[in-house]
Parts: sequence; structure tokens; C-alpha cells
Amino acid sequence: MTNPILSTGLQLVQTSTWWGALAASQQSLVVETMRVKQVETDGVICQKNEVVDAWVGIASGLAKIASSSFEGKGVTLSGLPPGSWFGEGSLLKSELRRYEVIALRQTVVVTLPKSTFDHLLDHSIPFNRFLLAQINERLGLFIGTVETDRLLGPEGRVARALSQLFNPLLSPGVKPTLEISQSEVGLLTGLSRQRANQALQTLEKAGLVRIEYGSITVLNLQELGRFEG
DNA sequence: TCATTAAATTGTT
DNA sequence: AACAATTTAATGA
Repeated sequence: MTNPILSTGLQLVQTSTWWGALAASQQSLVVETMRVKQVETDGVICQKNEVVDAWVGIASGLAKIASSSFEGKGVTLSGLPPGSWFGEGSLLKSELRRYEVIALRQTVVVTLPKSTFDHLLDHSIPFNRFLLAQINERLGLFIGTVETDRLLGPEGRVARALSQLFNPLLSPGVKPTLEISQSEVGLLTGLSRQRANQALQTLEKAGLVRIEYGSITVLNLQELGRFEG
């Protein structure tokens, strides 16, 4: 019997860019120690202030990293499409998780225990390179996000959020077309669904994306990333 | 294969 | 927030 959830998780690790560079023994360690679970819509994947003892990957579905300062009022920091891994920051520093991760819809997540993560860190150069590239990329995006929230209007924010979602380095598994509803775009950007709808139509008129029922196709990722008006 | 229905998504106010 | 229109998926004739 093949568990569909488990095979989705397996597919994630085996299609991750660092997988192919691992030695056979390291690959089997990953497979043996990884855990796969399904989280329902609005379900908590990671809680704020919890002890970080695992590296987490999104195998299917969609999630967001959010910081809930006080009740309910949360700011989305980043979207997490299938193929993305996160949590290495808190894992490396052995600190409590700074942010929470919430599933925007039914989502399959893979967790790799800290022991395995540390082993790869100690024994695989390619794995280290992957982490360096990912952390560096995140830093750049984060700085851009801070600017965006202050300076740009709704269109710019949607454009920024989308260009992050489709970032080939952080989300290798994302194809040009991503299945995401406009209400989910609203949740990611902190906009109402109605405003997200308007913004998306503007971006479509600008020729940057194509809007279809239940999905968005990015036509020009570079222009989308620097959209300002 | 086609018709009907419910649910999800979208466009507009 | 509310409403109508559209798309999709599921069901059964």
C-alpha cells in the first residue's frame, strides 16, 4: 500500500536541489528520519516560541510565515509554496521560533529532525552551499519586503508577494502556473480579496501575469519583482 | 456522454 | 460585506 501523503513527502525531498548531491548513506538517513504530516486549512504548522527541533519543507498545498504580535493581528512575512524549506535560521541558532507558520489550505509538510539536519551540515558541502544560497536569498527578499510595505501600494505588494512565491531559488518546485485563489493572495498580502482582485487585474493588464480560474501564471518574473506603480 | 447540482471562485458594488 | 456570474467537480440518468 502506498500512502499518498507519504509519497508526496518523499517526492519533495527527492526533488529538492540538495538531494542529488547527498551520499547514499545520507539519503537513506533523510528518508528514515523524516516525518510527513498533513495539515488542514488554517492549521498551525509551526508555533511561535516553540522549541525548533526540525527543518520543515512544504510538499504540497500553501502556507504562510506570519508574525502575530497581538491577538489576531498578524503580518505575513512570506508565502511558502510547494518545494520550499524553512526554519534553518532558528535551527542554526538554537533559538525559539520567532514566527508562526499557518496553512492557507490543506498542506503536506515534511519535517527533518535537528539531528539529521546537523549531520548533513557537518558532512555535506553541497548541503551547506544550498543553505548559504537560501539564507542569502531570503535576506535580499526580506529587505525588499520592508521597503515594499512602506513605499508601494496594493499592486506593488501583490507583485512582490508573487515574485517571492515564484522565486526559483526558494521555491524550485513551483512551475510558471501556480494554483492559488485570489482570496489566498489576499491572505498572503494582507489585502482584502476584493483589493487583491483589482491588483491582479492591473498586473494582468500590464502583461506580467495571466489570471485564470483558481490559478495564476507569471509571464514576466523580473518585471514583476520590480513593479512599482 | 449529457444534464443537474453543489461548491468554489471571481467580478462588481 | 453582500451579491450575481462563472467555473469546476461530482453525481446519476
